[in-house]
Amino acid sequence: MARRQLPSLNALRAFEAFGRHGRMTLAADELCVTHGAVSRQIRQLEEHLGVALTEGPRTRLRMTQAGLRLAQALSPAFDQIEAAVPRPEPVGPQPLVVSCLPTFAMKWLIPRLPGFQAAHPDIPVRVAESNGPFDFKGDGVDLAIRMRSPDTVVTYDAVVTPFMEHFHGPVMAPELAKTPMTLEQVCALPRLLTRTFPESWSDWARNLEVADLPPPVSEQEFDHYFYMLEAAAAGMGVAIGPWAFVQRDLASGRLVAPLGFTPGRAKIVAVTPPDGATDEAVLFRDWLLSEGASTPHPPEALAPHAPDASFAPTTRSRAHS
Amino acid sequence: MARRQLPSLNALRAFEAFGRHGRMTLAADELCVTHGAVSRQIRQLEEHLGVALTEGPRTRLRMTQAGLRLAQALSPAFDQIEAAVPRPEPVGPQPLVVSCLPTFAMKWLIPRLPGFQAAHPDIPVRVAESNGPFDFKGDGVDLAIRMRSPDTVVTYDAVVTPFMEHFHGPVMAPELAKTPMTLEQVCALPRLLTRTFPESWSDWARNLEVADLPPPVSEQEFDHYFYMLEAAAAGMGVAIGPWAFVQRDLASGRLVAPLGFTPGRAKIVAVTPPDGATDEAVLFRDWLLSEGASTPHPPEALAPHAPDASFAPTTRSRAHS
DNA sequence: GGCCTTCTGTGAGGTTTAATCACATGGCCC
DNA sequence: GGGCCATGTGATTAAACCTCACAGAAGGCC
Repeated sequence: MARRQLPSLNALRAFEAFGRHGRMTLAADELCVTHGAVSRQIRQLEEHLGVALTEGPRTRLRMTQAGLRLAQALSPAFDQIEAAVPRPEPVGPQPLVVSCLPTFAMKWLIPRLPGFQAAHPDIPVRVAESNGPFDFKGDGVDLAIRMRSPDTVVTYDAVVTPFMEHFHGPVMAPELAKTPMTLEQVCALPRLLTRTFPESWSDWARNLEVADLPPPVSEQEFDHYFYMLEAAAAGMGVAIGPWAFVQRDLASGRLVAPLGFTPGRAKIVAVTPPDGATDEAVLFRDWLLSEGASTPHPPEALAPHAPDASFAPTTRSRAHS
Repeated sequence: MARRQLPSLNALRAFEAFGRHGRMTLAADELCVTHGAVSRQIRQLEEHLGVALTEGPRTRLRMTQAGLRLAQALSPAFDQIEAAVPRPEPVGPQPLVVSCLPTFAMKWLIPRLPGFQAAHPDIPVRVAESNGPFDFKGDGVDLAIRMRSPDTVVTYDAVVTPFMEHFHGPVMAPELAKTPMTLEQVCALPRLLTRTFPESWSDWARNLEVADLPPPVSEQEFDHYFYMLEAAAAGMGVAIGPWAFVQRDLASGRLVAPLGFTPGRAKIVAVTPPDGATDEAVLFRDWLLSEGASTPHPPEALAPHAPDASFAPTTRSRAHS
């Protein structure tokens, strides 16, 4: 009597990685296999289920709605498995633990990490992906990277160091866009949100001349930035995409940004413990500052809008407890 | 850059099945493979992790604490995956959907299901395992099986049909038991609970002469009956085990019940919608009633309650060891 | 004690599954 | 239209996995 009748778990894992990355090549990279292997796995999975999970031309593949739904459900399940597996005690120096938003890790941090490791080969780094709160002591986090808008209510005591501005703007599938496109036309489309940063639309609207955005025709919320962006690529609506996250999709044409990008009021910040960071964490924070400064800006952002940017180095924020 | 570095997912699945069943043979059965395959997978997993997941002689294998922790974390993850996978539209008659506690399904319902299907070959049955609330309309549940104690507060409108008494009593690993064993000695051991039926201890105590149990030295709560029972088998404490669930473990000697079993105040009930059950659900309920009536009772329960009677797998207990 | 039952461990061998490599295909962009 | 980029695919190779059959170990039974 078979209680569980599941498709190949490896195929599901391959599809989940594809879902996060949006491209088979990147998923293959993550899984340390060739793109062909991922292609076969996903194909086999679709056949097994009898459901199309991907669609579109193969140079610009997108997930179907069924695929997006599946991938979104698989991600936390695999996260849970990963967290459950006991890891062998690490030998050698204790790694520097950096807590980070999953999408920021995938699209910004991990690609740059080799640079840090080249500069500091003696400091191993472990990236712990997490959306939620972190605990310096309990989880052993040495430094956390988060988005923080100026009006975020601070509920913890910590040293907060903004290290990068971010630029964001409405992004969507090319099919939905017009050229040129007005603000009204953008607002007439369904809006996509992330649970981790739901204020993105209002944050973005603050930089516009208009006072308030019209209410959206519809809204859909996602657990992760990357799934929101995949939904946008699939033509499900418009998302406010941080430029750093969508840069590659813009270059390849999977997404377009007809209104360009403006500086977000939120900053990307490094958070270290109130009672002093470790030496390694300080080095890492310094590296983040220099990487943040050298991350290129989107072309549009250089032009008209003048940010009232107060880009202070390090401020100390305290809170009543 | 490998983001996820996991052991073989198939090995994890095999171990999870072993965790639920407590025996490799049964896990192999569920996975439709031979016991040798499961044995290899688990061995390979232990080697990969460098952690012992099982211990004890091979005729009486138990999980280690690390194994129990892992299995408990894996089960919901695989449940989530299973729920996420889109199932092909069933062709033919719509199956009768029976919502059921996972352990009850594993240990009682599924082994008897072939009997129902032999009697009604035209009624396909799908068992949906769930601890929580169910929704006749939303989840398409036709009939639910639950435990219900007389003082359960009824928060829904439904037809409730008790179809089986249950007998329960403290069970533990043979190493913890004494022969004979007093109530005091049992109460001096750590107590194990299930989240789904935390009142089991007080429910059981109601049948005793004594008014109240002494407070436990320690308590540990589990999400599922089967993990609680595995913890009991591993010697972690004493659980109140429904006789139907532990029958096989008693026979094989993995567990012993030194105080025997008494009728539980809670009954096992079938729940059908308030506005009339389907014909198939009525047939199924009738079948449950007859199966419930013919399910044998534990030997001691037939006799007038004798609290210091000892129940061992066979008539004799271990006199000399 | 000696026999029997039950369950897991394992060697050898076969089958299925999945990966690689190299190349084909099809959009898109300039 | 040619170059570029990502995916699809055929053939081959490699690995993973399963089965079968038997061995070993523990405990019950008489």
